[in-house]
Amino acid sequence: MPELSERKKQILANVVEMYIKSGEPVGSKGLISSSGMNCSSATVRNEMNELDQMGYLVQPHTSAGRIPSEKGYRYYVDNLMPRRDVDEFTKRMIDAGIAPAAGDPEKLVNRARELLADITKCAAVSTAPVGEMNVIRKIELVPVGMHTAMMVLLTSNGILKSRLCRIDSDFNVTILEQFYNIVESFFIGKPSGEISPAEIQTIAASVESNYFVMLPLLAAVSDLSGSTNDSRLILGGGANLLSRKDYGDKAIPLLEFLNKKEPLSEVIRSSKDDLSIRIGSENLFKQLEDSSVVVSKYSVKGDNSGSISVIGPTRMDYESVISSMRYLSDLLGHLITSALEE
Amino acid sequence: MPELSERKKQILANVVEMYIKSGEPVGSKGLISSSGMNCSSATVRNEMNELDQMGYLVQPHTSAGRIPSEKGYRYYVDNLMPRRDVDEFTKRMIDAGIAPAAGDPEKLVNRARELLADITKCAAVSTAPVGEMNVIRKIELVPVGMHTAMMVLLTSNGILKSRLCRIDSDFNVTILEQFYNIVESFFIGKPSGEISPAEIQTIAASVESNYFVMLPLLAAVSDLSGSTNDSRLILGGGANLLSRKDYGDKAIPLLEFLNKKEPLSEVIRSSKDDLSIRIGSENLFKQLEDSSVVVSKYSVKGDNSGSISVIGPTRMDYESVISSMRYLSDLLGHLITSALEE
DNA sequence: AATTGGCACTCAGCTTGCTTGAGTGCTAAA
DNA sequence: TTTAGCACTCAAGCAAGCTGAGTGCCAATT
Repeated sequence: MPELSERKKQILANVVEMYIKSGEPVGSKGLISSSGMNCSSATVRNEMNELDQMGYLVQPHTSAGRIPSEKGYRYYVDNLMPRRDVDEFTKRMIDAGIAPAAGDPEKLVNRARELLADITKCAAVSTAPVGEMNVIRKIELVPVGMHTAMMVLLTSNGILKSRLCRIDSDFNVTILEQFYNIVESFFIGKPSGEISPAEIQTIAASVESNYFVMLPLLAAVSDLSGSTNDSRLILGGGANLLSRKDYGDKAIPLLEFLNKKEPLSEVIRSSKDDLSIRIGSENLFKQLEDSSVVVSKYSVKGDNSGSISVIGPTRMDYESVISSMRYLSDLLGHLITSALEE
Repeated sequence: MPELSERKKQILANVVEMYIKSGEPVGSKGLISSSGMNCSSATVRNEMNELDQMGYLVQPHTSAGRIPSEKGYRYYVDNLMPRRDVDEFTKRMIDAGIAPAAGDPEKLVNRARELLADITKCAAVSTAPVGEMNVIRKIELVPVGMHTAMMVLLTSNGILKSRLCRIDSDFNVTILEQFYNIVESFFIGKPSGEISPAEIQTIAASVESNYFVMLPLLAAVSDLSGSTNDSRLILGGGANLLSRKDYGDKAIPLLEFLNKKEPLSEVIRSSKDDLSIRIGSENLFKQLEDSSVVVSKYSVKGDNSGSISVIGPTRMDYESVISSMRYLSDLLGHLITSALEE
C-alpha cells in the first residue's frame, strides 16, 4: 500500500465523504468549494487524475466527476476515516430504544437489530449470544402425544431452544425418570456444543434395557445443544435497501440472496475480528459485489458470543455506521450480561 | 348484482384470465383469437363497451385494451372462476416440500408459509394454531439469575411460548414449590387464554406469605397463555412482491406496511370465513388498495385455529392461488392434528 | 334486431435529434 | 509547481415525430 501525499489523502477523503453524502460523482470544482482547500480546481484535477490512475478513484463516464473505487473506500476506512464517538442524537435513540427490552436477552438482540436497521437505513442482521463458555442449565421433556415429546433446552446465556422428538415405544414414567437421571449426571452444567456423537453412543449404551428408546432422545439433546444457531440468525430492515437508490433493480436479487439463511450465515460467520468491514467484492459472494458488510461482535460475560451486522451499499456512511455499531454492540453485551447475572 | 348475458360473462372471464396471464390490457382482437369465440371483434367491442359502462372493465387510456375493475374481479371470483383442484405439479411440490417438517407443528406452519410464497410468487403470512379448545400442558420456571427466571409454557397444540420474568426477592425452593403447586391446581389443563386478571388476583391472594413474590409470576403466566399470537404471525416472501411489475415503486411502501405486526395482524384477523378473499379497496387499509388478500383457515383437531394467507397484486392468479391454498391448508391441518395425536 | 366490415381517430411508448451544462485534459503563462 | 483558459466529451433532459394497437361509430349485411 503506497503512501499518498498529504494533499492526495485530503482529496480522497473529501471525495469519499462528499460522495457518501450526495450520491453524485464529485467534480474538482465542487470539491474545492465545499472542502475549503486553498488551491485551484486545476490542481485538484491533476491530483484526481493521478488518484484515478493509481486506482483509488473511478469515473462513471468520461465527462463526469469521480467516485471512490473499492480500493478508495478501503484506503479511506483504514487510514483516513475519523474515529469519532457516536453522535449524541443517535446515542439517545439507542439508549431510549433498547431500554424497554432490558432484562430479556432475546428481546435485547431483536431490539438492537431493529434499531440498527433504523439508524443506518440498511439491512441489519443479528445473531444470538452463543459463546463457548456456555453451559446447559436445564433440559425438559414434555410429552405431547403418545409417541412425541417436546424437548426444551435452556442455556446459561438465557437462550431457549426446543425441538419435537418422537420415540417408538410409549412414554412412561420409567423412561422419563431414566432420561432425567442421564440428563442430571451427564448434561447439566456441560458446555453446550461439546457433546459428541461418540459420547451419546457411550451414554446410551449404559442403559441396557431401553437403548433404542433412549438413543433418539439423547441424539436430540446433542442436536439441540450443538445446533448451529442458524435459526437464531435474523435479518431485519431488508426493505431499507430498496429505498436506497444505489442499487437500481439490483436490490431484488440482493434481497433474495439475503433471505436465504445458509449463505447469509456464511457471510456473517466468516468474520474473525471484533469489528470487520468487507467492501464490495471483498465479500466472496458475487451477489454482494455492490455491498459492504460490517460485522461487530458483542461479548456476554467477557465471552465473545454474538454479533450484529449491517449490510448496505458500498456507499454507506462508514463512519456513522461503525460508530453506532461500536456503541450498540458494547451496550448490548453489557445489558445481556447483567440480565443474566443480576 | 345484475345478471350478465352468457356472452358478457364469457368475455369478462376471458379478459380477466388473459389479463392475469399477460399483464397487458386485453383488446377485442386479441381476445377473439385466443379465446376461440365465434363472433367478430366488432361485436366484442360493443359488448366490452357495455361492460365498461356497467363498471366491470376499465380502460387505462383511451386507446388501450380493457382491464378488469375491482368489480370485475369480484364478479369473476364469485361467479365465473372455475373451481378446479390443484394441478398435479403444485400438489407434488407441496407434498414433497412439507414432508420433512412432518411431526413438528411449528415447522409445519413455517414450511407451509414458505411453500405458499414460492408457489404463488406473492407474500405469504402464517399464523400458528391457537384454537379456543387449546389447553395448557405444562409450565416450567427455570431460574436464570438471582432475580430472574425463564418461564416456559407449552400448550396442547404443541406450541411453546417463553418469557423472562423477574422477582424482587431471591429464588428459593419454597417459592418454586409454591409456584408449582399453584400451577398444578389452577392452570394445567385449563384452556389457554381464559385466565383473567381477576382470577390471578384471587389466586395470588391465597398465598398470604409470598403475595408480592407470586403476583408477578402469576401475571406472567396469564400474559403468556393469553398472549395474542401476534408474535406467531410471520410474513414471508415479501421480496416476491418486488419482482411483480404490477406495483411499480408502490412496492416499497407496501412492504413497509406489511412489516408492521399490528396492522398486518388486523388484516388477517378480520376474516371470518374459512376462505376469504378481499380485493383491492375491499381491504380497509389504503396501503392495500392495489392488493388482494386471501386468507384460508386450517383446523387442528376439528377446531378452526390458524390461517395461511396470500397477499399480492389484485392481478394475482386467483384460481391457482385459491386451489393451492385450499389443498395446503387442509393438508396442514391434518398434519398438525396427527402430529399431536399420534 | 343483431352482427360485421370499414374507417377515422386516439394516444402511450418508442425513436430521433437537439440543447445544455458539468466536468475533463491539455497547454501555455505565472 | 500552480493556475487560468480553452476545446472537447457525454449523460440527461426535452421536443417533435412516428408507429401501431385499439377504440367508437356508421352503414351494409344477415
